[in-house]
Amino acid sequence: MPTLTLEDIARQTGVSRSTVSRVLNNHPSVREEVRQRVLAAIEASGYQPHAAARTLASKRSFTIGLILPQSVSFFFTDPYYPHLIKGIAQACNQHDYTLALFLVGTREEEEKIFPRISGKGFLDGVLIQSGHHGDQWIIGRMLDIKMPVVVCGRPFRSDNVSYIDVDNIRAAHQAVSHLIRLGRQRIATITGPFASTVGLDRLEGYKKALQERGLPIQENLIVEGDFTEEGGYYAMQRLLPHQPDAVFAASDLMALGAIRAAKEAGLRVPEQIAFVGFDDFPLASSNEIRLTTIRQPVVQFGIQAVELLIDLIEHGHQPPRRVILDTELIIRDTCGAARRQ
Amino acid sequence: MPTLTLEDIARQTGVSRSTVSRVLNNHPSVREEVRQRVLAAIEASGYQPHAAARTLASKRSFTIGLILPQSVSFFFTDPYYPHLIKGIAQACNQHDYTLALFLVGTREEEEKIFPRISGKGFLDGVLIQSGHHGDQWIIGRMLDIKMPVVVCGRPFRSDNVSYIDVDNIRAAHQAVSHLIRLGRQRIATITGPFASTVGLDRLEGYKKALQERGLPIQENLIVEGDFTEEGGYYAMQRLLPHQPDAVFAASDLMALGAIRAAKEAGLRVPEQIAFVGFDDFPLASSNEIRLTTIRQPVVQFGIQAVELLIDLIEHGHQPPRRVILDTELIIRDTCGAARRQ
DNA sequence: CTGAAAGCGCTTACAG
DNA sequence: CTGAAAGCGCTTACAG
Repeated sequence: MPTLTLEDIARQTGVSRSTVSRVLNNHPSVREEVRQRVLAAIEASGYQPHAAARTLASKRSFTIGLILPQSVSFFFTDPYYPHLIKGIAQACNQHDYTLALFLVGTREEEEKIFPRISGKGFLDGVLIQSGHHGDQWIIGRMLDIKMPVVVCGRPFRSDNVSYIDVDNIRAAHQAVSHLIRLGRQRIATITGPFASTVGLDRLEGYKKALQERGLPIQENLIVEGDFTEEGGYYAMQRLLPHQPDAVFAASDLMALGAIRAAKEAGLRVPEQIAFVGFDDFPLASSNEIRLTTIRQPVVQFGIQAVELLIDLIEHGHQPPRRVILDTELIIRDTCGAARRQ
Repeated sequence: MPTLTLEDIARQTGVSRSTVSRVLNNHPSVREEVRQRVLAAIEASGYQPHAAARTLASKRSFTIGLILPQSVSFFFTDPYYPHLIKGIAQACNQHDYTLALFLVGTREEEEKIFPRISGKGFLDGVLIQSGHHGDQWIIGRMLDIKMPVVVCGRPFRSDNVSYIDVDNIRAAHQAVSHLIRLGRQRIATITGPFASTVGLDRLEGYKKALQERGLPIQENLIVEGDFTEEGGYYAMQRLLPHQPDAVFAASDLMALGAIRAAKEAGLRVPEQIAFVGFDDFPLASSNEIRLTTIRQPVVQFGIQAVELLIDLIEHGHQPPRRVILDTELIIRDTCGAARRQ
């Protein structure tokens, strides 16, 4: 098949290139009969417009970038990422955008690929998975060059940038309130990294719930985790000496690790110690452990991130916008029933 | 910053556009002094060439696609994917290619995005994760349009297409031989899906090892799995009545699920039943269970897939090429020591 | 509703 | 080693 161009279709159909271009772009002002004729010729010939030529002429590539920055070492273990990517990919397919993926391991890599990301004629906009301190550089650069950007997860400096997030403070508050309501007194938390906004926000919700009910905030019941199963395990080992009767873990994976440590130490779940996780990925319920947890709509999160970005691309990205999604407490077996005080 | 073009740099430097283009593309025939001058101007101005214009003129986009077809439902649970993507992304960064990701959930989606994938002026080549029956359509189409393609995992119809794979037959053979050597007699296997070449190949290696040592192949010791933890768990439950004393699982995740089922049934690992997994992802060793397994070099797999593809793009993709990577048996704690016969 | 023409920002023979 | 020119395949005012 000799590579066809618009020109060929025009000639075949006896119209101008302009007209073919118009039907290609669904421009309304084309006589129906002509449109059909052109469409038929396109169909018959299998003609496909040249993407780069289109981009060059129209200044739109219909591709968006997803940047997963250096901080994303848990890319490998955290089910968050596949789900996020699923949502993003799905929305891209749906809206006829293409997704370019940038996985950046190191700062050097970040700087190396920056030209490709920021260069003209490639991306219409970018999604940046963030919430980590280290990601400010790339966010700042994107803003500098006025590329439409949506950050997934509240960034540290959030003024002037559009982002989407779940209401982490409220969600954590809800989880911990649940534990309090069940009569737990020494509620510990295994947090996300303090260098991330998720980590900080969920901790804040935890503190807020305790304070509201007049419970003390004890530093030795707060241990920083890293969103991995292993991290949860070790964090729990550090908590055990302080005898918590409940743990709010900032991710399901950490909750599972923590439960493993608790069981190893001979504790019965939920009788002696209760657990609430965060995420509600399948692993929370498919295991022998049926985890009480906070359900995050991660796929939906990805979808809405894309839709927000497309909106910014098509209708201007100033002023910055925010989308906050809700979460839901899913009660299963790791908290037990209410205790008497 | 007013959007700069090649023209601007040329004018600033007092040379022609051709020359600027040449230094941009590292063309050798430019006087060193001129090259430096142009480079300096580019640097100073922050000029970046327009990607689409480049592609249009040169017929090279320096972007490759990664297609994860419909069959990839375990995208969410199997650590294989993040590792693969990591390798691919790393190699792309290294070789200055961009990665476009196509996650296709359904056949309709597949057909919907096909034009974007196959369209001119977008991708230089394509990686297809495969090994599943359902993926033949997309592979066939890519071949039809003469797009350079590398399939990750041997496809069902492998004539005429380049692919990269690990030596699954040999690896499985090695795993099972190890079990035989330790004196196990009733060795079962939890396979991958029979609709996938990985599933079939690992099963073949299993059978081959048994035959070689004169052990019978018993259909009730062969259960089809689906590469998930849950799948391994249920497969094991089906195996238990037939009293295997060892299980070769076609993935670590399935091995873990199978071990869970065995323990629930009161069996001691490895005393009463031994397990070998496949993959050697961190979960194989970071758990309380230290799994004996086959190490697959998945990141390396991704890297080499990209490098093979780039080679095909730059030096022609006929005749088809093959890359087969080796695996390694990693002995940990789930097989125990040799038994006396 | 339609066409002629200019233009998007590069690369690449060709000639010198 | 360098430049003038053609061309890559579209889109988009502009004019009618």
